[in-house]
Amino acid sequence: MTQPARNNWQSVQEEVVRRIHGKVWNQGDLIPNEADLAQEFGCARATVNRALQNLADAGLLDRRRKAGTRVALFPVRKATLEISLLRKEITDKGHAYGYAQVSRKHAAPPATIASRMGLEPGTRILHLVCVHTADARPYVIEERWINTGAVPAAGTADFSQLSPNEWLLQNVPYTNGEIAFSAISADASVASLLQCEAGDGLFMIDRTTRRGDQAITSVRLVFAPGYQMKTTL
Amino acid sequence: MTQPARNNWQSVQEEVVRRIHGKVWNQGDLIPNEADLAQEFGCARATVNRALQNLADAGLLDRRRKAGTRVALFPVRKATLEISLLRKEITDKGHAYGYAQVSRKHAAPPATIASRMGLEPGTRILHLVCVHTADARPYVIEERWINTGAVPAAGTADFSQLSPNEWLLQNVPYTNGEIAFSAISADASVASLLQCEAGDGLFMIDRTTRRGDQAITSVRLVFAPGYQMKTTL
DNA sequence: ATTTTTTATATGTCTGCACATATTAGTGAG
DNA sequence: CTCACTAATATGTGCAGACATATAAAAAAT
Repeated sequence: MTQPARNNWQSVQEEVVRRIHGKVWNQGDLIPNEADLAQEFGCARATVNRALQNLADAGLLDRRRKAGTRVALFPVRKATLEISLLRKEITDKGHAYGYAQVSRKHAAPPATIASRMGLEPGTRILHLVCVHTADARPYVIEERWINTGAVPAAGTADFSQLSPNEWLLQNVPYTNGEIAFSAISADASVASLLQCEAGDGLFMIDRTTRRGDQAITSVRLVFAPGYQMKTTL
Repeated sequence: MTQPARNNWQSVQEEVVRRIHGKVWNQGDLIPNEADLAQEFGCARATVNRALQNLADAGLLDRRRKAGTRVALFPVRKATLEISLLRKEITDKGHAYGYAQVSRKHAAPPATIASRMGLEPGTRILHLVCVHTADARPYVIEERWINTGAVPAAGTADFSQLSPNEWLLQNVPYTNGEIAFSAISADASVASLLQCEAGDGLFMIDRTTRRGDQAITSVRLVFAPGYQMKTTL
């Protein structure tokens, strides 16, 4: 049986996946090295490298220099979520976007937030609460702390028209951060802002962004009931 | 001013990011083509290509053949979540893993699930409810429908010891699917299984997986209160 | 003026080669 | 036997060149 030439990285990848699914290579098994596979498939080693690297990224393979490539013991799948501008997310869904600032003050954040942002306890920074609406219905509450030590301009910026979400993206690009997804039960104040019932289960995102090791902002987004964040696998 | 040589793709990427953040190239701007950048940076075009492709993947650039590369209008950040085996997730956190099957029957799924799985209305398939525990405390409820038309072996498999989550991963690799994250309020039956209060806000994952265009399974995971799914940006 | 065809161009990717680098396995000194 | 050093090896990545492919823009045909 002669192999059809697999001379592009996608077909190499397909064949490798086929062999893993077909248990030709079992989980934990060492697979042939790049040079051998390249010869078998009739392509350059770089092509095999790209295919295998892609599969390692996807979590199906584990690779280590000198040790070789093996089929992952736990095939971890990765879902990528797009974190976009709220305005864009709402208009992309075909709804009319609206925005309102609820409160703005300078205050010391709670200890958990202060430590997450690497601030001295008691440091007073900017605190904002706003609501984004879709077709005039509340869509999400944005509760945000901005490190005015790192971003002095935010202290004087006007967030009554432009959301801090958008202002920060335009003015203070971040380099890294953390994000956490969870759920809470609506309390009275949240319920009144989102026009829902107290006790409703709400989807929530906590996000802290940094520029290097300096925290820029920490935000909690609490979404209206029924909100779903979807993606493909 | 002579440029230091940027002869690897990471440093090319860094420089490009620096120029975007520094507004040397503004959002929506067309940036120089790969050949020109390669000459400027003193490296091969393939190196620039890899850097730019990586940034396009990350959502910072938009690239189109012939049209060229431009700075994305909305710099969409992407968070990647690792979807791992529940057992692994729990033991990795240092807890003792436990598993119990709550119910098992054949039934016709609700219309939303049936259509999501592409089943004829009224088709009876396998339905399972199980609980995964961490240190003997309920961690998550797994409510699963398995398409026994596509996976006959599941109809006779024993899920009293091995969770369907794990059985499927070992026996029926999937190729694609959808996943949705949301929140619900605990009702009485969920509260009793998770040993929490009715009305608690709970984090929830709905996932449907396929092999080609044939649905294999659809699962709803309802997590105990306080559960967070974290990742970096 | 509108549609179709052609052409030019930027990205996409393959090849063959080279060298870098991490890491394992073997070697040898103590 | 143990530990430090060395060599071997698989992956990681760079380069120059070539061709493939999508598509925007220009040219030609209607």
